[in-house]
Amino acid sequence: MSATVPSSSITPEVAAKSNMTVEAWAEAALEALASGGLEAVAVEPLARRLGVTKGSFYWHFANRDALLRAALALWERHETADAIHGVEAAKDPFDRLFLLFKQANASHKAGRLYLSLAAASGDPVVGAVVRRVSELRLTYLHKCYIDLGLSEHDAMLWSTFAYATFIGNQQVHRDAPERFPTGADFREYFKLMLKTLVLDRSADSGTISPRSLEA
Amino acid sequence: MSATVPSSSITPEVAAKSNMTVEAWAEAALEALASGGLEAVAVEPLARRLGVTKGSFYWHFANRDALLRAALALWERHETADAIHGVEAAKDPFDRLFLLFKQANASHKAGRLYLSLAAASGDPVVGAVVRRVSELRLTYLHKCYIDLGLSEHDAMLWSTFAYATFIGNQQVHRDAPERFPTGADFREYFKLMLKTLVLDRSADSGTISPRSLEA
DNA sequence: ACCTGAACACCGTTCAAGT
DNA sequence: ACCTGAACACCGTTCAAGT
Repeated sequence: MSATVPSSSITPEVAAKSNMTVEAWAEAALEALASGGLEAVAVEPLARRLGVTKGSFYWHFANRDALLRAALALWERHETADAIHGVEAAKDPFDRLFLLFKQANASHKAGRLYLSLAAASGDPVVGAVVRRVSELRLTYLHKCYIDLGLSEHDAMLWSTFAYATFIGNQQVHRDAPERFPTGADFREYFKLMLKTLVLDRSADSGTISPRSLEA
Repeated sequence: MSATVPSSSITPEVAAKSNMTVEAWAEAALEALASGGLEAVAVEPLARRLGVTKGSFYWHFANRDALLRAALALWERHETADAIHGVEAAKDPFDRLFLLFKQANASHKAGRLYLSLAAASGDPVVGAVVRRVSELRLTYLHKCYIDLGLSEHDAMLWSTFAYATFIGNQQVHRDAPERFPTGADFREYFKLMLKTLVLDRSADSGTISPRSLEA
């Protein structure tokens, strides 16, 4: 509890005024990123929102880019952790793919953040992180298709197809919200994708029964 | 040829110094948009590049937003024209879908521009245009699936699936370039998508032969 | 009609000075 | 060690003045 308390403070209550930390700035930047995009990661507005001057910022960071880098590191940890979270627990390769599909279509906040960042992948700093996250996800998907019984080559084709569909769904959901299926339509849409991208694949290897379709 | 020549100019050559036009600014803005994203649409840098002062800009436009609006109008015309261009010439519904698929996977520059703009769809001005373009494309795709013989409902499901895949491909191509199939792999990937999203659908209606797969 | 030039506000960055 | 406050550069916007 006393981690950030200045050792020279006389009364304990003064410690409550707690100095800024790199983490606090990074989290604020990530929130700004999610709601307002890259350009919302602005030092002065963030400083105002946090109740300090921008001079304070430059004590913790070299510049705006360093703040971005810290926020991106946070995001990368989230994405790579979430992507594998719980999925590895399932031992059946079909179940793992099913969970990945569910996850990809569930979190619209995470999806928006990804799109915001992917959008700014022209920026070399952002681009590097986005590429790392994308490739990690594709690698994992590829592995799942291999476990399902596909050849290296077929797994490459279908994992790319599936991933493109995931990402595209988030985009369509954002850019044509009127047209994106909801409610019962969405459940049917989800089944259709699952059948096309997973069930009909496991049928190729002839070992998996289509039981999870009703979950 | 004398449209923008000041009537009071004494020597004809002076006209060559040609005043700025709304169109010239809009095209410059669109170029900046394609290469540097939304934030590259900046008045002062554009003015420098065009060899005028920013004061000139504010004669033609109320503000930066108006410039963006003009650039977006240009883009919208391109996208809606290109989307239908040549496709309507084909009378066979399968051929139309085939052409749309080919088109969607061909122009990476157009794809990048779309992603740049879709990225900035948090901005109300950009968002409105992106949504119009997205919904027009989905409406057209939907119509194609109807013509292929699908029910209204099935056409909704499959056109969404297909469009999500289009958009997602562009994103994967940009965000995981190492992983996106090229050459012979890409041709195979393309066939796989075409078979899944179109051929197997027309088989449902039982009227179309899979001849174009070898094109 | 169209453009320049000076002015002001806002944000990024620096740095000397405070505690 | 951490923060403030003033300074400067850059870009958006305005507007009086030029041609």
